[in-house]
Amino acid sequence: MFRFELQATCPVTGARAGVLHTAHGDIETPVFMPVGTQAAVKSLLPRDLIQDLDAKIILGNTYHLYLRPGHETIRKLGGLHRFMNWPRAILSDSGGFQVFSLSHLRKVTDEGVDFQSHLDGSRHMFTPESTIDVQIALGSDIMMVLDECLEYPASHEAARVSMQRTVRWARSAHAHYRKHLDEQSSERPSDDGSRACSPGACFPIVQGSMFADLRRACAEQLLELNADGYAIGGLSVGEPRALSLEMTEVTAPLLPAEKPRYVMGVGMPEELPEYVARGVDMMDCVLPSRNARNGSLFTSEGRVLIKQAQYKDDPRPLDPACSCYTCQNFSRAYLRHLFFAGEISFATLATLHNLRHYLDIMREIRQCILFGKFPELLERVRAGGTRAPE
RNA sequence: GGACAGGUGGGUGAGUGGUUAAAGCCAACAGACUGUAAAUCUGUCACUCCUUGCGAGUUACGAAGGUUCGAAUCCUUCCCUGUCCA
Repeated sequence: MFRFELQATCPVTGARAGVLHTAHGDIETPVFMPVGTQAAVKSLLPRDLIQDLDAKIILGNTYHLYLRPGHETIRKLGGLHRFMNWPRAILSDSGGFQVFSLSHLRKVTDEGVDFQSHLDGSRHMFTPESTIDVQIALGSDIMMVLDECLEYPASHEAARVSMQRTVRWARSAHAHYRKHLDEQSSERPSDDGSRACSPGACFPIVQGSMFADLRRACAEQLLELNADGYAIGGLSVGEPRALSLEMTEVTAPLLPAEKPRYVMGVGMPEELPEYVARGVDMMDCVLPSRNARNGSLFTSEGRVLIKQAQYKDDPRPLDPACSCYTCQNFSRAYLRHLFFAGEISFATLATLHNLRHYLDIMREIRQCILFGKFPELLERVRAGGTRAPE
C-alpha cells in the first residue's frame, strides 16, 4: 500500500516534490507534519486540521499513547484513526525522542529502554520489537523504529556506541516488522470478510550525533534494511542550527533517491526550504504548535510576540498576507487580549495560524519545485526577503 | 458617641527591634521554546550615580513626633478604613 512517487527534482539544489501514497490518503511532499503526540494536535480538532489547514498527515507518539490510554485500548476502539476521528494518515514516533526528553526517567540498555512513567512512576521496558507492536496496534501509517536520540554535545566514542545500538535496534525492529508483514499477508480473510487493515510503512532512523563519519556509517548500515523510507534523527537537540543542516546535508544524499527522507523535529519557518534544498521530503516539529500557545507567532513579516505592549491597540490582522481563519477575522489586539485573559480560544487561533503558516510555506515550496522556481524561492528566503528585520 | 480590628511597594499579602529596598502570588515589561512531562519556563520589576559591584547614595511600610547604636516592627498624638454597640 505504502508507496513514494517522486514527481520532480530541482536540478540546482536537489529539492524533491513527490507523493506519499498511504492507506489513509495521498500526501504531497515536501510535507510538514503537525505533531499530535497524545492523539490530539493541542488546541485543535480534526475538523480544523482538515477544513482549515488541509493537513494530510499528523504525528502520534508511541510512548505517550502506550502509557495513556494504552495501545490495547486504542486497538479495541478501532485503532488510532478511529479513536481520534482522524481519517487521514498518521506517522507514529517510536518513543526514541523520549529517550532524550525524559532522559532522567529512563535507562538505556542493549535490549531497549527501561522507562519510568512520568505519569505514575511505573516501569516499562520498550524494545525494538515492542514499539513496533504498539505502533501496529495503533494502526500507524508510518512507524518509526526505536532509536536512541542522543543529547548534544556527545563525544565521538559515545556517539559511535549509541549509533551502533540504534542500528542494532533498527535491524531488530525491522525484522519484527517484516515478520508481521509476512504473517499478515498469509492470513486469510476472517469469517466476517474483514481483514486487518493494510500494514503501515516502517522507517529506520539515522543517528550519529554531529559526526559526519558516524552519520555515513549509520546510513550505510541502515540501507541494508531496504526500508520504505529513512529518517534523520538526533537533530535539534541543542546544537547550533548550522550543524543540524550540515548533518542533513551529509546524510540525505546517501539515502535512496526513490524513497522518502524524513528529518525529525525541525525547524524554524525559514529553515524549512533549507532542509528541502538538502533533499528532505518530510519534517515535523512542535514549534508552530507550542510556540503558538506561548504567544510566539510566525508571520510572513517575521515573528510576532503577541504579548508585547506594542500590539495592545493594534487593529491589524496578525499576518495580512495569511488567509487563515485567525488572520481573516481577528486583530492583533484581540489575540493579545485572549492571550492575557487566558482564554482557551487563543491557543486555538494561534495554533491554527502557526500551522497554516508552516503548511503554506511547504505548499509554496512544492509548487516552486514543480515549476522549476525553487532556487529563486530559496534565494529569497535566504535574503530575508519575506521577513521583517528584527 | 463607644468597643474592637486594621492601614505595607501598581494590586493582594507575609513580615512584629538588626543578613528588609521589604517573602510569595498577581499585574506589568522583556525573553526562551525544534521527533511535546509545556495553555510551560526564565529574567526584570522605588529612584539616581558610577570603576556595573552580591558597589555607592537617596527615598519608602497612613501622618507627625518619640524611644533606641538601630524602627515597617516599640511608645504618644492625629488621620483614615471595616465590623459591632448606642
